Amino acid sequence: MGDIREPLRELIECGLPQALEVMGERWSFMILRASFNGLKHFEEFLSELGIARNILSNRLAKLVDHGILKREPCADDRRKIEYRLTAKGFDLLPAMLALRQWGQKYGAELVENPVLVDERDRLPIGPVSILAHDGRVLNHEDLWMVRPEDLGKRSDGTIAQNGTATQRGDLVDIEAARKAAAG
Amino acid sequence: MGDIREPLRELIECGLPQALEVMGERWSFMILRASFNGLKHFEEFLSELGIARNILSNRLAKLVDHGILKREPCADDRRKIEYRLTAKGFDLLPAMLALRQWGQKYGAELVENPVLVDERDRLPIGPVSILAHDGRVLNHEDLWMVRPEDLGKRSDGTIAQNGTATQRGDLVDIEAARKAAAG
DNA sequence: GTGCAGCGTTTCGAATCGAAACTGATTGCA
DNA sequence: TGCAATCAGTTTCGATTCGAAACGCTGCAC
Repeated sequence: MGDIREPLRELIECGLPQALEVMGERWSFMILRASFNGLKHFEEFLSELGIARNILSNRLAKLVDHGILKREPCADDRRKIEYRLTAKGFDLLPAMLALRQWGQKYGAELVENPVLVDERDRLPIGPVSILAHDGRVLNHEDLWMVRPEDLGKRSDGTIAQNGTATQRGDLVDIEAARKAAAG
Repeated sequence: MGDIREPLRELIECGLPQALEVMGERWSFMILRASFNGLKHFEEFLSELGIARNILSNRLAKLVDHGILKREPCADDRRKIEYRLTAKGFDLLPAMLALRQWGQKYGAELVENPVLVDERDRLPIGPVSILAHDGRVLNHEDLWMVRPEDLGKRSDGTIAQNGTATQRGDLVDIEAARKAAAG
């Protein structure tokens, strides 16, 4: 992963601790998976997951607190509560799938049923991947860590142009990225 | 996510529980991140992470047990032990980055320093993404769950051809996938 | 009303976590 | 050689968390 080693050695501020605050707890990811599978009610999670009642209650509350699920009383039966994924919750899908694919790759070979497919051709999805800003698939040898002020500075001395278009139609504003990173 | 809801309702066997067995525990991901950053020694992890000594000892042992890190005595100083990522450990990079990017997107805006870039142009990487077998970026509306025997059956009635080439040069063997899934 | 479904809290023993002290091998140095 | 420091743990003990079971409360059905 390049010269990733030397430039740091001090704490890196990154999003991981933030993410783990909720999702690092036992059961959080399993509840999330159940949500992605369409489960919505307390007793459904309870019987599906085999989690203790009090823990489930606690976890659901935390997931709601963190805006990953939203809790709304059921219209037709006011005893029931619906726990639904928010946009923030849906955004955890890549993380969940990456974990799941990893577990599947190295775990005991297990029968996946049902199979997650691309809706267009109904063929199994590929691996969750790290993409460059222009959509190329990167692996860990392609990754590098640089100080924010060195963004875009290539080893050959040339500098990447501002306004680079990405595959997703975004523009990479290098100057903005530098400024943001510079604090 | 399509008709993902109805076909199941029973436990889905997937890789997630396997993955969470190790990586679901507190500190595992933080240790992994430190490993990606090049930390190798017990006392380095200890001072970098602020984890308790006994817990670190326990987590490192588990990560080694599960083949994510390998433990080898240092040649030049036999008091020291080196903990290094294995291939299996490196394969957790997409999961770790996905989590991290999620935390960053929704956490307090924090200064990322250093920044993870594509080595080729030294521009920040894009989001970790779910790809179709042919490399298209998928989001959750594009995902569907089907029974293994329905793999490749499109909603228009046509059937995907066997031997579909993917962007990564793999071939999708639909029949093999069906058989494997059928157990 | 009675009975039951759904969601959550309380209680209590077991497992885990965290801080600090302790061990034991190895190293650098006088 | 003697001695202090370093490194990687282990042990101990109080605090937190987990899990199973029992209990409580509200709303539905009859």
